[in-house]
Amino acid sequence: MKWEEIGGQTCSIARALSEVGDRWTLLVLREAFLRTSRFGDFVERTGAARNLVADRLHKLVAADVLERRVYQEKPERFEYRLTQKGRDLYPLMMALVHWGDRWHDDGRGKPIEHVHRTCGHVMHAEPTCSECGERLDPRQVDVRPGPALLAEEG
Amino acid sequence: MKWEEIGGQTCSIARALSEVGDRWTLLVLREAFLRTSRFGDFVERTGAARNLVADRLHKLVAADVLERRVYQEKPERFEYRLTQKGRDLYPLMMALVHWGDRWHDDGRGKPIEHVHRTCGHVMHAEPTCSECGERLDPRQVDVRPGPALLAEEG
DNA sequence: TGCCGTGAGTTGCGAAAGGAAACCATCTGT
DNA sequence: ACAGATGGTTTCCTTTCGCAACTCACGGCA
Repeated sequence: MKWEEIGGQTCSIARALSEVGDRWTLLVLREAFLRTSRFGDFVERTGAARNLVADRLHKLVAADVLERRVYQEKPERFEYRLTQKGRDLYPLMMALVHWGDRWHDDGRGKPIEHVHRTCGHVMHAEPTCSECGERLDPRQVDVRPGPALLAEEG
Repeated sequence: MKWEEIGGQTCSIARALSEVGDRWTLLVLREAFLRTSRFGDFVERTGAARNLVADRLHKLVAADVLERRVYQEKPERFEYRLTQKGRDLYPLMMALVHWGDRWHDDGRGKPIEHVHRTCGHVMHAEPTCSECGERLDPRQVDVRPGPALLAEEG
């Protein structure tokens, strides 16, 4: 099976991965969240080849995760900004950071820290139940087919 | 820059991606969270080629995200199970699902639903501050260099 | 007027990774 | 003896990477 077909599955993870499940794509998004906006900066800070950065930026724009805007005419210069769809990847990024912090600590502590301005503490993202607010324990969560899967089977 | 070098960056996202940032790897992990444990099932349910599944499973075992156990002798049969490190990817998976649900709905609703047994509702993961419990708003979070980055620069 | 520098890409080519199918090995059931 | 299940490995071909070089449009400047 090829990657173009993956997005066609009735599975939100597969669909999400078909748009942002690529290694360079995720590094580009890391930079976007750190306010990088210009082509050259993406190349420099991700370490990816220029053609790959160009390709990933264009795909992200096509997917409406980033938008490309002119920030200067003559000569035309562009910037790439997160859209709402892109900003919604924040929980994903925070989850990646936290997992990396926890399992890839080389003994020197965290590479970066997140400070919650509201409470003033160094924090990480803690997933909770959207309905009752309790901290999520995977063992307390049942998975069952949703409308889309049921429609498909029946 | 090659992918092997990425993990060496002083960046938790880069380090995380070096282990689980691959497309097939993430689909394999999706299955692991859905209790898939056998080689043939991974092949069938991810749709990946057998050689790729074999490669990804071995890498995940080497990274201590999965463990390979004999569940039957004569003939020897193996199962792949999430380790604690693997189970800790739960927030990442929930973030992927939720993003996919929100932005890739084809009008037929969610492919799968998560039910919180504790409160009985269909839910999704909501990231909150680990310190004060408030719902996370990216604009309320400051990013600053952590110990590892400071040690590197100074 | 020519020349340099900057930003944003595009092109070309050898090397690495991916994808499909065939093949192998071990054991069980009939 | 032979088919079927399980868990891979090998082979071969195509696609994608990774790197360097090149283009293009302009602005400054001497």
